[in-house]
Amino acid sequence: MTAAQGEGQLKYQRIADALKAAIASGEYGPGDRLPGENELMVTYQVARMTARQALGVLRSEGIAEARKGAGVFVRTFQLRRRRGIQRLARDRWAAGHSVWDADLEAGHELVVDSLTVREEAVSDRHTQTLGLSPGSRAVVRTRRFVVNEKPVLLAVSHLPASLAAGTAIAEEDSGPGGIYARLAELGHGPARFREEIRCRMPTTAEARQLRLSSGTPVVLICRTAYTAEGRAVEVNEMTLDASSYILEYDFNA
Amino acid sequence: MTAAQGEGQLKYQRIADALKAAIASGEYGPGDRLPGENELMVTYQVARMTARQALGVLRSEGIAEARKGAGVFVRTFQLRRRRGIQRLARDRWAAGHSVWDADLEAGHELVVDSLTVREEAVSDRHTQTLGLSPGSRAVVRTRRFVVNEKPVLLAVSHLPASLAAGTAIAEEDSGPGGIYARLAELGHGPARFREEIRCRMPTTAEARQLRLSSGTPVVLICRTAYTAEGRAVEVNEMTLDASSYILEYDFNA
DNA sequence: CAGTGGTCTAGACCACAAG
DNA sequence: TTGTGGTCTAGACCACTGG
Repeated sequence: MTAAQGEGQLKYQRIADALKAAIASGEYGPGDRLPGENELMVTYQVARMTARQALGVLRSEGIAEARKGAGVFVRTFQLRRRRGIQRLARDRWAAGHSVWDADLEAGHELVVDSLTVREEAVSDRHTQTLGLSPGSRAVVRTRRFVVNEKPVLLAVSHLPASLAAGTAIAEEDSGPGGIYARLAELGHGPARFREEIRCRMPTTAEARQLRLSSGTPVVLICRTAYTAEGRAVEVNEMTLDASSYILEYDFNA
Repeated sequence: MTAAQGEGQLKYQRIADALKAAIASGEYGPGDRLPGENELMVTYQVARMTARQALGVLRSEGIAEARKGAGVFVRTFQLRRRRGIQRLARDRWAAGHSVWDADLEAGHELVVDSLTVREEAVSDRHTQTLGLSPGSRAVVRTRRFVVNEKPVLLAVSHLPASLAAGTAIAEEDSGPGGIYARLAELGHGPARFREEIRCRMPTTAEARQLRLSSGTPVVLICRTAYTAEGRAVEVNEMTLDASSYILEYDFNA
């Protein structure tokens, strides 16, 4: 016998299933160390690459994560709730609260880790949504948010330079209530939002920036802010660690 | 030399990057066949497992998909837009329209593939959200939706048996406007909804039911319907092929 | 230091798909 | 029938982690 298990069960799949069952039964809890490659080789009498492939199943399903030199561990999840609609209520930012305060949770504060503001030519993808002419410029605010040192979210916000350049929006500290409060002061306060949500596996760059362990997808939220007149004044593209977030939308029938 | 690339670049990573670059440059378009394991072995002078690992990177990122006996191909995506809020407007189901009609797109119709209705003891997870006492029963409607033969969505809906048993809700065909119209006729029409969205890699069962290629996450939407009095009358748990969907939420500031 | 996972090689047989 | 990817073996050196 080499391949072809006859039993209709692949070796690595059998091992993976056994490990999953042991986790489901509580034999291994979050953070616990699983049997390593060497141990699986002995107990199941398989080659290294087979034991490895079994553990690979758990990793690619996001159930386990490997730490080099240490072992393979059951992953721990700490979900963060993001209230999609309440967080953007006019009352909030008009009163000087940050939109991000809605994500506050005791002991797990959301903190800006890095922030850059620059002005650049608007990308093709945004010219249409922002209703700009090609070649015009945009103010771009890039931020990374961390919780307990762990990065969980990247946000890149685009605004027409014709609106934002020279205002507090183009400053690192955009002031109380953030850019929405500033836009309102300029007579372009957002009245309506659209959030588009997609989900996929991360690029290697995203995995690095968010320090994602393999088997963790990213959630992409693209939010467009519109004035009451229907003009798009901001496009905010966010990239979230999917294992850190649960998104919530409340609305009426 | 065996491992340890000196160059700071792993072999498989170098190959994977080259393939990604070729795809990004348009050299390989959606549906095109990529160089296979054998070809990579020759052009990069590596062992089979190394070429394989390189292709594994693209697969796990959802960029490519392998077809046994045929080759490795650049994946094609066909996104479907799901309007989270408009689809549930009372006007719609009160007028006899199905909630799912909102997902209509020319030539890519959403069709129910399989449907079962059963009554069972309510699961622990739902007793609280539905405000039921432990041990009480629920009507459970399970459906699978396909687009052009391809399954894209699983939906499992739970309703208190005390409300739904013996009504059209417990029938396979719940009638015009669906279960929300029926609930309204019973004096428990939904007035408010909450959708919770999570994203993760699929279980093997989910991957099989949705025929997911590896590197494709699933989106979990858990929708709870509340009456005007605040009573939860339905919990609907949906599992979506993430590569088939873009979720949209429109709302006011 | 011993043990871990990460990478790599050089073979092998199999099931499947396409020409 | 030929070539493909899927699985498997039995070795190897490396970087990293932990005690």
